[in-house]
Amino acid sequence: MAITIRDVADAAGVSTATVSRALRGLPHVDPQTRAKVEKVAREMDYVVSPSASRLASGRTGTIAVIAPFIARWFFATVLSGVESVLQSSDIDLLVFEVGDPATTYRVPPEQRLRGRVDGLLVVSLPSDEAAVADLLSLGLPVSLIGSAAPGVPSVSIDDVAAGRVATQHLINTGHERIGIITGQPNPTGFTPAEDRRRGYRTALDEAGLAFRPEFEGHGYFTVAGGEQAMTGLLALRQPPTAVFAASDEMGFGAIRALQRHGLRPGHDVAVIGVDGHDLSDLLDLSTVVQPVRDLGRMATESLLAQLRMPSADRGQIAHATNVPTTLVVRGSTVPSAEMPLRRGHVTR
Amino acid sequence: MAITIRDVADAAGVSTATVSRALRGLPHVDPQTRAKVEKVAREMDYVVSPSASRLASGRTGTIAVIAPFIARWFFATVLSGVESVLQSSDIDLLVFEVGDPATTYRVPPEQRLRGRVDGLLVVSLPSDEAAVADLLSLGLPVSLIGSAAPGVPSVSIDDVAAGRVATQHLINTGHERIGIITGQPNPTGFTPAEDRRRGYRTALDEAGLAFRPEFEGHGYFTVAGGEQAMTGLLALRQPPTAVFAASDEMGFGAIRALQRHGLRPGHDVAVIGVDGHDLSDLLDLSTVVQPVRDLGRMATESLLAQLRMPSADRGQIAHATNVPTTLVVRGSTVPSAEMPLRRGHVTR
DNA sequence: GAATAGGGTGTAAGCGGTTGCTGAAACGAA
DNA sequence: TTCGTTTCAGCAACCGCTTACACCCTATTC
Repeated sequence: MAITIRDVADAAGVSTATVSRALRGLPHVDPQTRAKVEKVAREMDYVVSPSASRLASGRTGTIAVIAPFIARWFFATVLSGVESVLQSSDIDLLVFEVGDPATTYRVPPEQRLRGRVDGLLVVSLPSDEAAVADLLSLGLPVSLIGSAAPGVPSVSIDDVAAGRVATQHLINTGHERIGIITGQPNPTGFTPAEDRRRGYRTALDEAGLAFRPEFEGHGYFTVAGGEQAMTGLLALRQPPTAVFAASDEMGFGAIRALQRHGLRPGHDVAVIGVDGHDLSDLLDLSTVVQPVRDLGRMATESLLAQLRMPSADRGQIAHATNVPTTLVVRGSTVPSAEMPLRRGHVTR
Repeated sequence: MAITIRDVADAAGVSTATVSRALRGLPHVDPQTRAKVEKVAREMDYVVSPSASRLASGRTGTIAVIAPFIARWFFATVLSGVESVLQSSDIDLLVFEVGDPATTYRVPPEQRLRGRVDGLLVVSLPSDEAAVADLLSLGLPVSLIGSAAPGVPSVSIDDVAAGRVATQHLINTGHERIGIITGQPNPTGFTPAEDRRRGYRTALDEAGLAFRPEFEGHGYFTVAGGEQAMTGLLALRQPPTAVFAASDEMGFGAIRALQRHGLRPGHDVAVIGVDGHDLSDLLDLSTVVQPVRDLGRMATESLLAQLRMPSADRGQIAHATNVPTTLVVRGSTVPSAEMPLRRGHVTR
């Protein structure tokens, strides 16, 4: 059926071994021979059989991305960053969606991974000893995105700092009753959530403001969750005047809740998020921007670097990279003094 | 190193052939033997080597999703639908991002696909003869998502109808000067864009309204593009009083443009989109909702069905499935009569 | 000019499964 | 009892490529 290396070898008048070497750019091949083989292979439209190559070499030329969700902005954007690096590397990308870190998350059964990939990119690994252990037990090179674990290379922002900066911004703009919308009630989710919360508390402490448990809502990192949490906060006898949402999507939900209560974000209640979601500009949400696409890119490059080095040396680069964030201030915390003038004029 | 089928065979006292059959649930294996083999395999923590299995059987147990973008809502959501079906089927998912249909899009080089996958899921195939031909030339089962092509199974909405419904809604709410924000200037993009535009024109025709070229803007299916297009429309001497955006994201951009001009969506200019984006509710954007996740799910199921049937029969199911859409009316076309009362009260 | 060092190529043994074919039992039916 | 039929299992030939090793031949080196 399909052309095999044998066909190419015969047509070029060399052995299959030489074809293999020539086509993969290995040394010890006469330039003329190589040229000849390449020409013949091209003419015959030969493509190496991946299965055969993998079986013989033991390398799969594939990496997997493991993420709780695919459809949410953060994860989709990370994925896109990963893909952008892989485009130029003839490595295949396998995708596994594993569900909520706090509930359904589990490292996909070994069986789905073993022998199938050369390396793993894990997005938002749950802050759970067992998960880390599971992962490392596969003995594959790993690179973490958006979270960190001791002894594993990772790329993420400093989430404590992000929480601190966001909260500090609220403090700086005159707020004292500052709420927080975080993920799960108990700290069994994933690290960024806990760290951002810690940053929030640190900022409060530094400003001499007390942490008030009733000012903490749980938005489960969704828009709907954020809306509910904000609604809960607004039901307090004395609601907070500002809220730090641990993600932009929860911030969006908070804004929605304010709208439904006839309150104006920024004017009546300040809201700030974390992420730099595509639509945060649209919704005029202040936020601590993290370079999500770059997170994916950098982690992928780190993983590819690991794959290139002899496995013995891999322990060396268990490096946790922190990328910087940017505070972007918008109307949800500092409303423009006036409505802009009506520049357009439309009659019906 | 790893456990092989030979190890299992020896431990169970049978041949490798029997192990292979037993573990894959093939017939002609004594139940007792099968049980024994399964037990031994489990105890030894045996996992079939995918490469070896693929080489020997010729099946890869992998399908690929080919999409212009990964990070955008529509595509990410489709992908998630695909994954949800695959979870229960031990088939691997490969992802290829190919860029804008109108510009960079190309079916990934055969070489990246040949021998690597058993089937293809193509999202938003460009409306370009060559692309279709390229695809089919691989001779693999294919299922299209969000677009259709003759002779290829596909799952999508009726885009003409979607455009018609959206535009009709604007007409029904009293508008006569109705603009459109579509993708590319020339119709070399992908089919849904052209079809939605056709639906728009049909609705205008049916209502006896003239199509005005100056009422057409190009938003390239992005928020920023939509904003720019709307800005352009607002700069007309007599701007439209309503706009049909061919996607929610462009609709968001339109809303943004209105806000920047101090105009209120729904009150001053009506906007309606297509998609049912997660955040359209938040932004109070009327839209024609398509069940995006289901699109992915259904196409995947169709592809799996093709994979299960003998290749000879595959021609039979070149069926173009149309899934229904829902018009969801929100404030961007029919504003609530009054601002809701301020139900909450917040003091600073 | 012999010894040594490589470069260039071929041979062939895997890599770890799958599967067509053969054969031995077991089971009925005649 | 004998002769099909089935059932169950094993043999062994691949699947298509990679790579250790052997070999030959041309340069160097002394």
